[in-house]
Amino acid sequence: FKWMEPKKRVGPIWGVHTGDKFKFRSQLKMVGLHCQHRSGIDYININGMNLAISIVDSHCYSNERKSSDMLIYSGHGGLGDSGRKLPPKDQKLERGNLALINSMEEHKPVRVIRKVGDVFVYDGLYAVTRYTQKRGEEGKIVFNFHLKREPGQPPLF
Amino acid sequence: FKWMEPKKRVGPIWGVHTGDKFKFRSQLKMVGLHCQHRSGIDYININGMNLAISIVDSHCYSNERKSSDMLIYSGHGGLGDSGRKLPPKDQKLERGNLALINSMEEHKPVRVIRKVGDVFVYDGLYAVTRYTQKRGEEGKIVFNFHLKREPGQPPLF
DNA sequence: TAGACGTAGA
DNA sequence: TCTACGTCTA
Repeated sequence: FKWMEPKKRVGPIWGVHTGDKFKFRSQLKMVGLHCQHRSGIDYININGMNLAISIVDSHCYSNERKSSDMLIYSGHGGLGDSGRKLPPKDQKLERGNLALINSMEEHKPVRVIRKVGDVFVYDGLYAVTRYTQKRGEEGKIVFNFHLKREPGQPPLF
Repeated sequence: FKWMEPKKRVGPIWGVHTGDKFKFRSQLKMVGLHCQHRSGIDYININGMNLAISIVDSHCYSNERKSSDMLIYSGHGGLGDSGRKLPPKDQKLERGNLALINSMEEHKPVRVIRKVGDVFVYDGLYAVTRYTQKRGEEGKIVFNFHLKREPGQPPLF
């Protein structure tokens, strides 16, 4: 009951194409698209620096879809678990949030998986262009990462 | 990615023996031992009455092990989720708790799975002999179900 | 829609 | 140990 773990890597995954659909997060991990069991931001450590490699957009935070190739993704932290019944907290510049900033500064692509209905769809490679910090509805700090879909990939719509 | 669902049933499961070990809750479901993803009490509806069919004892509540064939199992409810950070509440006589009482009154056996270390061990069939209601450490109502292992089953120790 | 004795990674 | 954009059943 233990399979070969795919090696985490930056960029495209061999054999996975934009538009490919997955029913469970565990399948994303199996093929190496996104190796976090529940967390929305996956990253690897390269030479002591954490680089984001993939994000899952399940619309659990208040992410916005500006246009077909722009995505605003909220950082993690601050929600609590399982239906956000815990008091909200400030998000912090740590772990996945920090890794996304590093990916931006190093100009490294991030794989994007979006939850559409009840399936996860691979949306291709994006670049983190900038991030903003503001206060959410409850007055807590929320980071918004702006991602732009890299050109030359098959459109999803 | 969808397998044949085993039919829920009362009593022993064909091919599963006391002492059989399982690593994940999902495996308990696959073989039909315990079909709840996370909940500790599984039950079926027979003629409008819910009957408990299996419990998983993960020692997350304060269950006591009186002797090798006696088990005290706390009812469900009242803890909150994921590390009990929510305020405790009274347990209620509903769902699984009610089903355990019905199993007692109908003299139906309940399968017991215990978490030992990091594996789940099938412990065999038990009878619910009685239940008590008291107030736990936080002053909230907790049900304790007393279960007695049915004789004639291979000892685990 | 909410509850539930889970899981794996950091 | 704690977190975490899950997943299932009722």
